[in-house]
Amino acid sequence: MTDPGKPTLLVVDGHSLAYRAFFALPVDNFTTKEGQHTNGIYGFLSMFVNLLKAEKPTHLAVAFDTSRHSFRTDVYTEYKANRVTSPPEFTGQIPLLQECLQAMNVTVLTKEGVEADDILATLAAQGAEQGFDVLVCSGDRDTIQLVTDDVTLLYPSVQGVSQLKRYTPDTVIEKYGLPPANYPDIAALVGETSDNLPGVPKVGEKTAVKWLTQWGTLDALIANADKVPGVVGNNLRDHLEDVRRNRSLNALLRDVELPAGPADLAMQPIDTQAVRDVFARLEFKTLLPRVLDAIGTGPDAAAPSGPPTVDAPSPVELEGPALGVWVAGHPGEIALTVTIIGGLPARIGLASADAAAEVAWSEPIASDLAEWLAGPAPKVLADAKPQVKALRRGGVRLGGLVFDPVLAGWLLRPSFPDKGLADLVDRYLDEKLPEADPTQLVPETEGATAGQLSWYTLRVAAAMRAELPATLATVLTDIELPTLDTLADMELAGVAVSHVKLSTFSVELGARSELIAQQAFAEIGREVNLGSPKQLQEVLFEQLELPKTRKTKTGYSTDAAVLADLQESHPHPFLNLLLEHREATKLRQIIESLDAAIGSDARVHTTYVQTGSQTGRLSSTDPNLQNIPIRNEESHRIRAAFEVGAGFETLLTADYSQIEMRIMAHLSADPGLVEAFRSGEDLHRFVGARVFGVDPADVTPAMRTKVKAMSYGLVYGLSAFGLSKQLRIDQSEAKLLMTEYFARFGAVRDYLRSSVEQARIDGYTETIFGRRRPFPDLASPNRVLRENAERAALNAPIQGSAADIMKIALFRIHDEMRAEGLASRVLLQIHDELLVEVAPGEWDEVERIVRDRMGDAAELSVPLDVQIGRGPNWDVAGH
DNA sequence: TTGTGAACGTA
DNA sequence: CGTACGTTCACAAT
Repeated sequence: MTDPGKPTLLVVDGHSLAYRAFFALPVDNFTTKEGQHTNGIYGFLSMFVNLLKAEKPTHLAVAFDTSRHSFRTDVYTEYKANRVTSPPEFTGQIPLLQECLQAMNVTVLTKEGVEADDILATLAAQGAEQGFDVLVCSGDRDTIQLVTDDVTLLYPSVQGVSQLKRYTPDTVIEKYGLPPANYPDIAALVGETSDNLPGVPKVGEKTAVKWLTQWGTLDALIANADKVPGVVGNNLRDHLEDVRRNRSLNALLRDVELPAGPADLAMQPIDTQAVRDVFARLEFKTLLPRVLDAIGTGPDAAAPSGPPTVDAPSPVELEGPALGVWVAGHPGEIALTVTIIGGLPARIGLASADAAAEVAWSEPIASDLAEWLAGPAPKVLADAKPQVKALRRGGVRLGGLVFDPVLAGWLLRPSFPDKGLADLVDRYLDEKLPEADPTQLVPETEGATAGQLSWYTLRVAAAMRAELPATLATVLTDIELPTLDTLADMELAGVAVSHVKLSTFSVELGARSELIAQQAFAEIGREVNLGSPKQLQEVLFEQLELPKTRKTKTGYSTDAAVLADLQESHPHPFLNLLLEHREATKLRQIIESLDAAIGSDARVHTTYVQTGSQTGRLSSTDPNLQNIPIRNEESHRIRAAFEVGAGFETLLTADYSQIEMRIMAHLSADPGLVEAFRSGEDLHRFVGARVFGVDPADVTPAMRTKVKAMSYGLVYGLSAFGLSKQLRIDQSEAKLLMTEYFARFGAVRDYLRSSVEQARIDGYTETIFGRRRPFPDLASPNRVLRENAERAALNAPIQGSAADIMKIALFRIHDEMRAEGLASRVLLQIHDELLVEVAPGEWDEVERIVRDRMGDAAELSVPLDVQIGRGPNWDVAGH
């Protein structure tokens, strides 16, 4: 056991242990949704955490090999040459493992030209010298030579990584009959097949130990080789060179120059936020508490993290006219926090760089407060939209919003948006936002007040602006902030939905689905839960003995595409009934939730999540109004329930036609595609004519369908396989279609290729307006992961540019209608469509604004075509 | 009670 | 083996 008085240095060979873990854990259970394998990482970390808990080291480092190349391969090219190259599924995990360790603030050491074990040997020697108890953890037997009274080896047993065997001088002597320092002599004689180092034939451990005991040292044995009797003696004499070479190669270096010595390796508290991020990415759910526990109990756990925290200034309470004085005394940017109770402002906290203030909200609002809020004085709010809405409900329209750290954080890292101020304080200031314990009715720890939150907001904003590239700052200022303001108005406005229409339809659908269910039960002679994929599998594949379909994680798929395929190959009435039942219940479900969302004002107010996508699109929740059905007959009745509200004249819908293909035409500058859009001809007819070499008038519906699928597929990175599946045609025919398509529109393919290549170089994609999306996986050795990233990277600039254009059009329409004093208002945005509520007498003006602002939102090399519809409800207004 | 996967709605 | 989302239900884990 280690001496409690001495510091303990633990040094670990990351490569060899992760490699063992890689083979010990089933890959199936350790693959992310994206396809990244994580078994080696998980296994290593799991063992590592146990090790830390058990050994409680005070100092710590993990070493990795840099490559297969080292000074040993320079000396002896055959060194380890027999090893199969590690599978790419493994090597791809190493950088991620190192990322985990860095997030855990564990020193990771690598050195060109030497192996991890040489680093271990050097640190072990230095550590012992400097009075540490040293623990070496490695899966390489050569490290046995490091064992001394001060150095203990922890070696994974054959059973698995979780079992570590302790090697002290005594255990080594017990096992090998010689002290640890002699182990390399034994190994040199016996040879090491795993390192491709042949030894003396017929000599095993027994003989080697006997010889070494007799002669004392390997040198003495070699010097007296002619005295060794028997066949093995002859073998020894024939292989002296091999033995010398083996001995020189299996000696670990103890004088590697390293950036850190043992004393520099004191355990550090972990970067919780960083660990959380990387674990989230790797989909490790149970590991975080274990890591926190293991490192949290370390001796340095109490050490302060990050720079010393400056206490937030105590806010002064302002009343009435005092606010004007305070604001005048603190020119420059002010951060603002509106606490909200029941949708209305309750308190307002303000902060400048060195002072904070708070003011209670009371009606009527003090005029200087209202004036300042509405005025152009620059303000910073974290997650501004709900606060802007509350103020608006309270009668104040906030002006001068210049920065929102939550939006900025999303622009920087769209894949992991920080949810709120607390996350941002953690990430960008490396401090903890004081938070009240939400589980306590009367919290023991005081949460930050509105004024203090503002103070943090201002500091976070300053830290983030330093990191925000100019292009993203422009996106924030010119697109996102104006959009935020518009979205606040749209959410407040809501959309009128007819409860009567919905509820009658719901009752109908309920009766219909019940009828269908009974028919379905009659077909199979029993009642099952048609909504349970598990029970359905039993019915389909066991009772009805239909052929097994596409595999899912939990069994076999029963989705609509599969059922349709089954119906074609093995017709059975149950299949169609099931599909009809699914359709009816799904529709009913949508209607029910929509109905439940109708507020006391007879309108539905969605919430747009501005940070809800990785491409720049909005998302919509509570309820999601961006996925209201439209494709089948019944769904028109749902859309018909979205009506023009009281006091308004009609609804207007406006949508961009083929905006993504137009962006493709613009970005690729493909002459054919550009001409297609400039000609004003129907796109798919035009493309079909080119691809099939016929007159536009002679393009058949089948031809049009094919090129349409192809065109849309392009934007998503479609393969010949996918195309053939969608069109239900031969894969060879799909391939031919693609060839023909690209023969006519080659610049499109060139653009798509070069755009992905550029992203591989830059590490991110960019939209026309400079919005970025990082793609680290484009460089991944994991093929599934890399190809997924390639398709997403291909799509991101196109979908993202479309989103940018729609946002610009949206807030310009909103702003212009307000500037013109119109009562009409935008209600919904559905990616490429807007729904506008038009006030009496304003149709012409509104139509002009919508058409113009959508049409000129971006200067592309092709026109932006806008389709407008009009009607008393969404179904009629849509087309 | 909470989390996850399958399924399915939209652009 | 086609991008981007959110919601619902059943089911398992807690």
